[in-house]
Amino acid sequence: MNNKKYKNLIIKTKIAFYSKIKGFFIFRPYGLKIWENIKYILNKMLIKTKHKNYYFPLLIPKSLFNIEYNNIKNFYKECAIVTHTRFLIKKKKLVIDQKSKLNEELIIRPTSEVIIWDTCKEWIQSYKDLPLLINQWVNVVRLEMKNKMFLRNSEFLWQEGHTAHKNKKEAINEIKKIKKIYINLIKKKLSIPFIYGKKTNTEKFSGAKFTYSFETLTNNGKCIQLATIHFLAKNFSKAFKVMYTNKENKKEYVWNTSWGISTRLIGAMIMIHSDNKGLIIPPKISPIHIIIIPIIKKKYYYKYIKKINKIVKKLKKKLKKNKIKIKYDNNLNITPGNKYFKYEKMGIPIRIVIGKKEIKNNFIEIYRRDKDKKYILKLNNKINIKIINILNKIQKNIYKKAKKKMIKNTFIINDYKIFKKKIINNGGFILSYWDNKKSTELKIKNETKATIRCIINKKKNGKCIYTGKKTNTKVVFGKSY
RNA sequence: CGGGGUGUAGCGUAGUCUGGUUUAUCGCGCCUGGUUUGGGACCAGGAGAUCACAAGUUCAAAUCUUGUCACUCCGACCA
Repeated sequence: MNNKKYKNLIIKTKIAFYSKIKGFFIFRPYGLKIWENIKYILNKMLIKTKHKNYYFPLLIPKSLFNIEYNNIKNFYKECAIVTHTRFLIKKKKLVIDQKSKLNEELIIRPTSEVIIWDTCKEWIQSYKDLPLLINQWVNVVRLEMKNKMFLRNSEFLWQEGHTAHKNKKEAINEIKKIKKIYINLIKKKLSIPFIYGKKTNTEKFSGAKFTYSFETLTNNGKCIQLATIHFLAKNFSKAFKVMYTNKENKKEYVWNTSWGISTRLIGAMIMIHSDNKGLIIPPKISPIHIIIIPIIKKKYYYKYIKKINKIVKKLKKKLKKNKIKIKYDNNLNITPGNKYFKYEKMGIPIRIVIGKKEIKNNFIEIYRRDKDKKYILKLNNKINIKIINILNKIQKNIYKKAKKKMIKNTFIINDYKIFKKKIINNGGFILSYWDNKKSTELKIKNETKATIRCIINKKKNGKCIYTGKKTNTKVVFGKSY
């Protein structure tokens, strides 16, 4: 899908809209509901693992960023900075009151590590206060040059988890836990296939000791980072003096992790699943699961409308228990065909059509968006089970289709000439070996624009794609979105 | 911030090169009334544009010149 198509689809299906400010977008109900569904699902999982939701302030004093240079290194070129508090009105126009200049500038959070650990150090005294499992659902601002709806917004909504642990082992366990949760969310709920691995030193979050990431591929062979998990080690606890007293009555620094997913997932979901007809939304996160469309000729209107309404009412009642959302579009001023196109574009997983034919034969016509095919279902007591089954099948099929595409665009290459050709012409994921040298990584980036998306394993031996040196580091290359 | 491109109704556009029958074209959408409804319905009527903004050239500017702004594509930055 090209950029124009992607953008048009988002605007036409009322997922989002432009705002007056470049890079800032408006979520419309349909788009926001998708985010809220993702949020609901993930939040539920995080409650089970005893993470607690917090809310830390939007504005962070500049000085806090100065404490941990490594943290701001990633963001200092893209900050929104608050410098004044007051306007004057001159000739009915607002003019900044220079007298209201703040002693210290405030930064709209690009991420919240510093304010969280600067605050939480006061809550951590004993080993009994650990682990501290913080999460927050907020917006962050990173003013970037180039924007793309959902994939690169200047303001985006996200979830940021920040945890403090007694020791390394506990922190590593936390990372494993979060990895499992993210896999569940991305694979099972969003139906997006991915590659998981460790970032190289050049690509990692600079405040972290290690960064792990989930990477996926779009139709046009470009990579999208879906989620990241950072092992911060003691970087932040040392900077902010977050310490606890252990059982032996000795002071120790805590071990930290941080991790997040953002509204970018929506962009990835759109990019990966959409087809010529429009969006395809996985049932687990779809705001509407079933759209019901009645078809009635005017002369038979009174004969059938009541029967159709009755069937709809029954279906709604039966499926309510399973949290299946049904929309009944009985606007008779719009022709059925028009509605088909509209809801197909919106990516609603199932469409049910009920008319004279269906009433007479006691069945319904059911359409699967993922397969673009119509089926007939008998109207009986088992209909709700059948529909739920179909929704589950759709969920799995969307993943299967996406995974097939990803595999088709994943190549194992050992020859740099072929590598170069492939990355420039096709893009995609390219599995190769790398000699662990920054200089090699940068040379490849300069020559092909491809970066190492992540390191996938360090077991088998091979030869570096660029230098030919022996190495055991197998990596995935790709071009970033 | 560097190099291209574009700005005409809610959206998409014609007209710009070569200034003048333009009361600014067409399609979609919107409003009113009616007829329709098994894959984007039809008929009739209607509303909606200081042609991005500003200045200049000219008898005359959507059209030419200059400036400003916005958007967009390609680079550098990036979840």
